[in-house]
Amino acid sequence: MARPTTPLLSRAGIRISALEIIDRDGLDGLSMRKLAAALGVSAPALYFHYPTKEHLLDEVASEIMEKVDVSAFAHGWREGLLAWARSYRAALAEHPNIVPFLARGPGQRDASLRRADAIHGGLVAAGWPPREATMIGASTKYLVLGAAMGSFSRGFVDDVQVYLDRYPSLGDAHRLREHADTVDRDSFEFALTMFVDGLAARLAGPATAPVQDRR
Amino acid sequence: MARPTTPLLSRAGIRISALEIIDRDGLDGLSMRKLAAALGVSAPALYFHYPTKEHLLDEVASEIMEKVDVSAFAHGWREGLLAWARSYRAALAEHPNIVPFLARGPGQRDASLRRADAIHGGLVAAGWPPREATMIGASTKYLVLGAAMGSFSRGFVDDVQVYLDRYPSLGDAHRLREHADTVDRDSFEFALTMFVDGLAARLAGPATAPVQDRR
DNA sequence: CATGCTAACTTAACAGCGTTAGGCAATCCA
DNA sequence: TGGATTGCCTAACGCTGTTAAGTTAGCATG
Repeated sequence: MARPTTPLLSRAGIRISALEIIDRDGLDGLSMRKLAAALGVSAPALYFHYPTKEHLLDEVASEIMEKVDVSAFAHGWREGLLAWARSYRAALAEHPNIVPFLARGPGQRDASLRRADAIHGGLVAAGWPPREATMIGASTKYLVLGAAMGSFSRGFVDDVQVYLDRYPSLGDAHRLREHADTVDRDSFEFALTMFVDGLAARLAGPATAPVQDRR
Repeated sequence: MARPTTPLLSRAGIRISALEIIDRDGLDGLSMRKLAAALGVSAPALYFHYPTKEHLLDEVASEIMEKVDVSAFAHGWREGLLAWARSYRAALAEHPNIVPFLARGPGQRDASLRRADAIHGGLVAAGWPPREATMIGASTKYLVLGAAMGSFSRGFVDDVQVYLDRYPSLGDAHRLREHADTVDRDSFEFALTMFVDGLAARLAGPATAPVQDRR
């Protein structure tokens, strides 16, 4: 039983199984041996299909990022930015455990660059100076990733704790996680709205107004 | 040579050495064996001073977080928020490699809670409804963490790439990292300004105006 | 139809990881 | 002075990602 009649593995199947384990057991819960076992195969067999674990995770992450929508800039920068940010966050919220990996940087350069270009182009076409378009893109990414980290993490409970301290009526301990999720989701939407409002005011005002200086 | 006349290790010394390794070799570059070697000691010796690697990292992270300034709310919510966000980001930018660990959540519950409380209290005292104060705190954290992830990561170069594509005059390849840092720093300041501007407009306007609904 | 090449798996093994067990000498306290 | 505790040591466990070497199924070519 050296080589099976029909291949036991496929790249797609490996990716699916890997993502299942990540969703269930966390990013640290994924090991090549565990993944292989889930596929009914020995660990080194995986290396025939993916050169390293990193490459595998890159492709898993890329698949998730494919759900991000950067097409709405056709209906205006505001719509485009909101749709991008929300679909981005939604994609990460579906698989929060992979966020720490995803936050390390763009996996597939091509797809990532294409998205960044669509965003940048959409903003510039709407009248934003290129330099500010870059900063808007980066800022939005910060918000999405920061919020995704929050929703994934064991932490950020401190905020919720403060919240509960001040509203003891909500203090059902067993609903703390639920409240954390709500706070996270609402806070993201709040931050996004405040940010976009600030942008709109800036675009409406004098184009020369500089961002307040640091320090 | 079983027990030394003078102790070779101290908790503070271990933390310092650990942070040096993290700064130099990254978070994954820190192993208990390497840390022990740097201290001229065998790995298990560390476990006499710290019960686990996680506990050690918690204290290292807490030390970094102590530099965060939440005192400026005495001069107004805007000043307090800006000082908090900037000192927070500065603290993380000084040790970017520890950010992925820090993003997992608050290490020392006490100090973390105290900070969260100062922020929340400062905002409420300035007239923000408690629920919005919570969201402002969370939002700001998202921005800081997102920006810190960017400055730490190998990635986010996609944005810079787009930037460079549109400004070929800046295309000195060897200065790409430098530009990434600049974009990161400027984008953070930009996002913070836009966010605070949006907040100011909201506080000035009708207090009942809801955040635009999701979807 | 036989021969050889490549594909797709196997088991065994390596170096490194966090951590635990057990041993031993120096110091502290009764 | 004697026993407990402290602070180190070496050895080892089970885990990790990955490589090496062996085995056989399928395919392409003479």
